[in-house]
Amino acid sequence: MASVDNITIYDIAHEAGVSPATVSRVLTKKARVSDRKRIAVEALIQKYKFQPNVQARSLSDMHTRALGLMVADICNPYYATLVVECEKAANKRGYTILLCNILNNKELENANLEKLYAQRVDAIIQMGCRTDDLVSDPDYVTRVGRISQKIPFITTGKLDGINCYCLNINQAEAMRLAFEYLVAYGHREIALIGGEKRDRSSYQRWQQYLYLMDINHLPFREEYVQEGGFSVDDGYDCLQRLLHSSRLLPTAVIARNDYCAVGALRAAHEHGISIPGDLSLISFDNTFLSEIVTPRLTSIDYNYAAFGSALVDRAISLAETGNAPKNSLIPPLLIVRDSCAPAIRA
Amino acid sequence: MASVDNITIYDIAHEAGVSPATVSRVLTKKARVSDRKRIAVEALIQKYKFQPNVQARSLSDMHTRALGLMVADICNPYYATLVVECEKAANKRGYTILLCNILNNKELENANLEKLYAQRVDAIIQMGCRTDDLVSDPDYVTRVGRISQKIPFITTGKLDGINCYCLNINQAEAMRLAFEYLVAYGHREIALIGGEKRDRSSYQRWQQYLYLMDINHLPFREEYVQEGGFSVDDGYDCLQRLLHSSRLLPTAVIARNDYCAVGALRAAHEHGISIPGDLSLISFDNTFLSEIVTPRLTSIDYNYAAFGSALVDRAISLAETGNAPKNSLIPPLLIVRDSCAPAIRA
DNA sequence: ATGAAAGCGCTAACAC
DNA sequence: GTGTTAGCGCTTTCAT
Repeated sequence: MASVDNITIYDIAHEAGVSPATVSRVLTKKARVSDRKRIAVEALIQKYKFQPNVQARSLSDMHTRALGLMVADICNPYYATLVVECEKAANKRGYTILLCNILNNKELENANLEKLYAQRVDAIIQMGCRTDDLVSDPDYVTRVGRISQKIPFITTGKLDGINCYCLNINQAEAMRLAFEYLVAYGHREIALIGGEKRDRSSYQRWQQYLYLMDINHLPFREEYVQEGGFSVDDGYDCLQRLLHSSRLLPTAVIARNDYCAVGALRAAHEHGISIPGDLSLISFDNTFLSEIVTPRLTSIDYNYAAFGSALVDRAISLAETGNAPKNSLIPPLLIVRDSCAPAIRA
Repeated sequence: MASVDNITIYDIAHEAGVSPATVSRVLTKKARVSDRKRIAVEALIQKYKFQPNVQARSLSDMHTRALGLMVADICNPYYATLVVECEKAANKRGYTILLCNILNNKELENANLEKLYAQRVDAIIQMGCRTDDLVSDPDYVTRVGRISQKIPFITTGKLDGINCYCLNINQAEAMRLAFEYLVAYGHREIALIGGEKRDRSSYQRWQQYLYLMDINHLPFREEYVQEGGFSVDDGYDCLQRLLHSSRLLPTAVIARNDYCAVGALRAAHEHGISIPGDLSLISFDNTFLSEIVTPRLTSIDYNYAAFGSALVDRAISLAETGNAPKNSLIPPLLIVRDSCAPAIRA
């Protein structure tokens, strides 16, 4: 019952009447062992609930079976959800997660990178911060470049000119889903709020927005694009500016993320604008926020479980076999709730 | 510039003309080394940006400088905030965090416990799940009991009858802050929604609620206490039941947490009840949710930074020196926002 | 103060 | 198939 500790493969080997190497072989399953010995050893492993010392194993075979996760901020439900899915996927394959929050601090980002490297993780996965930049910070590229020669580096963003693996959300498709949904509802005055063009995904969505406006023959209006960050307050400010700056109000708004949408909700509320009655609102990320506000938000989802396990699977197969597809795209998904309605034609 | 890898203390020792033991001594600072040699070694460490192999070090000195964090669900902002603070505190002391989500799954909870033990973390900190039970699950007590004989176990809850360290929020004081704030506003009909009595902190708050009702000479009404979980939907359901079951509506509601309060907000909205105009609402945890809903929620905060670093400091001093205070209480704090108003006396 | 040497517990050649 | 042995890179007695 009580797992005796400080037991080693030598103890097991001794009691089973075999050599330590044989015990190691049944542990790693990397070589064939006769049934008789294997069964004897397995029985003792059971009996003592023996768990091989991971540090010793790592020291010997140069693999830690640990994955470093660098994440912008786990307090953001988007990252939290993704991290949980990564953890599940890693568990399933016997890997451990080392979590580091970057907290929007470049010093910390550098330090975390070095730390994970010093911990000899088998691969590093980064989501957010400097991997989200439209044009990569050369200093960070250098740092990651050096490390990625030693261990695989996977990101949900990208880093120009180095050997890293990118698993991106298909932002153009995400925007298309949102946009066409609104168009199908008859909207023609469609605004875009939040985000920054120096952020790659914001930029890509903005490009796609321009393109879609164009092919749908909708008139582009400068003031319909309100840049401004990623927070609730940013969303609020953006909608405020939009409402004050335009004579022809939009009938629909595409928010950068659920945070921004929540801020927009508040601004609309203060202006006595009903959503979706007077204004349709759609957002990205489909975090739990979109479920809990009133009205519930129609939002773009990414299938977090598939996203997380794709990241981890890639990291692990890179660590173990050295190859994996260099880049690929996660397909987004439209989740319809209550924040959009048909446009009211004047 | 480029950190050469696979460099060991032997390389440093060789180049510095000293023995590996001396290099180890300057690394650990656990023994005196002559200034001359120390400086020479430090220079080489700088030069090569040498980082000692953590696995080798752990194997040798039996310390991993890693802390295992078991958390109910990182997607919950309460836990996310706490985890980030733990991480900061751990970083500051050179420790690494191994994160495990329990996800309300006893199998997973058991597995995570074993996993962290197998990883030889120097201490385990658990927040949530079975450490939150009013009466501890004997099976889990046994499991943790076995492990806590080997490594320190710290929790934000408790576990009956075993050698573990508890750092709890002062729930009675938290409830008192909320309650007296409402009383000072003239409220006499005060309801309590969400939570479950099998949850220890819910139970403690409920006890305190009864006590405070009593000493304030407020009449207790059965239907003013609506138990019902911890989610947004639970909060919604609780307020619904309350509104339907009582002829004399309360003028104030104390919600189990921000989630429940958000649900209550929705229920109130649907009933055309204005908050705080018709009904005051106060909640616990002071997560970012209380900032982003309308109206902003008055909520009880716990000083997460102090909470997180207290947990980690305790874990580390337990791991390093073997002693720390067995139990202590985190003082709560009232954060006033817009969801409460003076009672309207009929 | 410092060096030599013996582990820490495992894996991976290498022989047989 | 299986055992022997040499590391993996560090810390820590134990001498000196």
